[in-house]
Amino acid sequence: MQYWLMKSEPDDVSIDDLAARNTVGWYGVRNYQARNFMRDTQQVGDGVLFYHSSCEQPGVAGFARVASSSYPDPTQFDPNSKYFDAKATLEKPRWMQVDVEYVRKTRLLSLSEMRQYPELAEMLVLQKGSRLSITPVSPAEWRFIQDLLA
DNA sequence: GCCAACGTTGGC
DNA sequence: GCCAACGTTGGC
Repeated sequence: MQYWLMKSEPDDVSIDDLAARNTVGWYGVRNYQARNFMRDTQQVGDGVLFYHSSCEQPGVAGFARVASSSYPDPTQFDPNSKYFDAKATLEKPRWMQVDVEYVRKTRLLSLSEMRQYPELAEMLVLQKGSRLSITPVSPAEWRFIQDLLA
């Protein structure tokens, strides 16, 4: 059982979209490190901080959980998708995704607020130059944020 | 829109 | 295998 922070652009899938749909496939990851986390490390039941990125108010918007093991991201096979990958085949898919299930919407814990807590200073998402869309969260960080957003 | 930081590509 | 060029991310 581990904890994660997963970035989503709310224009694409917001916490409200997740709440409405209950479960979404985490399509569109095109970074090997993030893919490997989904493929090799994430397990059903893992806790997820649902993070809004590339938007007016970046920050944690709610809680979710990993709801499936990994399987091929269908957008890699779709020539009409912006995530299409000509080098991916059905036999040898390149990109994987997991399903993510809604747990709870919270107030927005903004990036700027997160930076104010020494308890969160080591979070990977706060490190300079960090762009990875899926990052592990320590149990202590998870507990701290859960208490903050209780 | 800017741009720092980082990842990927491809020529050699 | 190196590394310059290029593309992407994502906060501001």
